[in-house]
Amino acid sequence: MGLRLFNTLSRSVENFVPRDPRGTKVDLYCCGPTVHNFAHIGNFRTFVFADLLRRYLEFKGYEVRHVMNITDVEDKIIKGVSASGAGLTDYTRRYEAAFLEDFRALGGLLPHHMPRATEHIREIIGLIENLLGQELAYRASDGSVYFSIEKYRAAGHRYGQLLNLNFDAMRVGERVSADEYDKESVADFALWKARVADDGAVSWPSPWGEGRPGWHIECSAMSMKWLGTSFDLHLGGEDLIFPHHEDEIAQSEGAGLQAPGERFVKYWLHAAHLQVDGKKMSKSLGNFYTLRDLLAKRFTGREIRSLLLTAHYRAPFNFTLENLAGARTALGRLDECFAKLREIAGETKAAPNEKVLAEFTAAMDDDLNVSAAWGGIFDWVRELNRSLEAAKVTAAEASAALATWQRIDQVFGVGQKPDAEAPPEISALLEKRQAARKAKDFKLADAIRAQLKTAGWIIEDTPKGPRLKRP
RNA sequence: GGCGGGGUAGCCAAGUGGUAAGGCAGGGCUCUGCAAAAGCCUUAUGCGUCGGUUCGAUUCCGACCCUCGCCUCCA
Repeated sequence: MGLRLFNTLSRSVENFVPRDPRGTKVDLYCCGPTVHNFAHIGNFRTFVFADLLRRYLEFKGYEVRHVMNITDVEDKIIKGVSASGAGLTDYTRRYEAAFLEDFRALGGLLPHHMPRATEHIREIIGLIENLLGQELAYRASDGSVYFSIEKYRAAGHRYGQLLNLNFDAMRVGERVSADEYDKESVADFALWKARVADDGAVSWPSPWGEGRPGWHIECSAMSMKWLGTSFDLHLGGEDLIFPHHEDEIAQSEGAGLQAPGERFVKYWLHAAHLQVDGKKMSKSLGNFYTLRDLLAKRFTGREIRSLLLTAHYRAPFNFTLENLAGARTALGRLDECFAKLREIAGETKAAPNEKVLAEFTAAMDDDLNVSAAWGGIFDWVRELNRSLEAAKVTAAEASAALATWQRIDQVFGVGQKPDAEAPPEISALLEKRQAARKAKDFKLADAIRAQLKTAGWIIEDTPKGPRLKRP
């Protein structure tokens, strides 16, 4: 069985068949961050999901082209820029760098291309000109350009591919901002926003006057530039389904650049929101954790990543520090097991355990069922631990298990805990304690253990002698 | 109001028309000078509620309840 994924277009799980006639190349676009602040881990859930899919596709042998845009011009950014007095680029690059640093800490593989909106103004203007030429867009008196949903539909397109839209029942217009009074219809959306005084220096020349791109158009322009006018996978958070992705489809298919019979995107995938105490984690509710908050609480990127990878991407997931601590313990079990196996394996090489990999693949093929995959892994680890306990593991078996984990971790990307080298003074204390134990001076031995614990090291006495661990 | 997800143990979370994976936490035991780690055992007659179909439903159907989200700022 091959990979199956839930496509928002059909609202059902479909067989994944790449557009590539040879079936090897896969193009993946994920709507990236708006760099106006530090991203919170709810934001990162989506990016970790995209990373997981990219890694799994690579695991399956596909050649993946992964593009994630950086939205570096937008209302909140402009507010931030004028508040900070910095230039647009100075302002956004700082948060972009922070984002990439955080993403790396979470074990994310960098996308192959990370186009910035401000560096694609020409492509954006070109696309808007195309839409104006087809009369799917219109100029407002203030110099803004809007997309006309009515004309788009009149041209035979369907608006509402990703969700059922009931135009009569929509509470449309409740939050129409004052600068959009010039729209022909409240449902229309901005392709180009004419410059207003509050924009400060943030504007670009265009055939319609100074201004800046609307939000949706940048993703259409950049995805089509880097992946072509039709591509396989487009990902994002579930809140982007409407209007962002619906509008992307409208612009991109309205522009009519696709080959006959081809769509803009074949598979749309959306990640559910992270929740905190049962509520959506969001900046506006203030109930969010940034990665930095969690690192400050001494959690690690791999622990956070592994927690994000315990739940299916389409299910809401309640984020708690308690569960994060649980993820740490669970990873610790894996670390322990593999550390023991490494001691046994030595330099022996062996091929991975195909049965374990087959089970893993079956779970992941099923719309990235990570929970089932982890279930299989922990069953396997229990078996390994039993064999280890009985001292029945050969070097070849240990090596095979390690090779298996290496393959799996190519997808999960939680890695292995780096071996901590104890500094000389710590080793000296350890030896002192061993001497005390030999002399049956357990009071002194326990005192030294307590001292080491304060210094951040935990002692485990094993038949082979004591081992030092960092908690 | 419209639309779309969810409701499975203390906390997370898979799954199936035939009697509930896995993780964390908790309890017992083994091992240990004591710990730690690891292992074994243990923790849901129950899968939101009520009906229906069926030999049998947590799984299918219907109604309802609760909850989260989207409805033009949003991962």
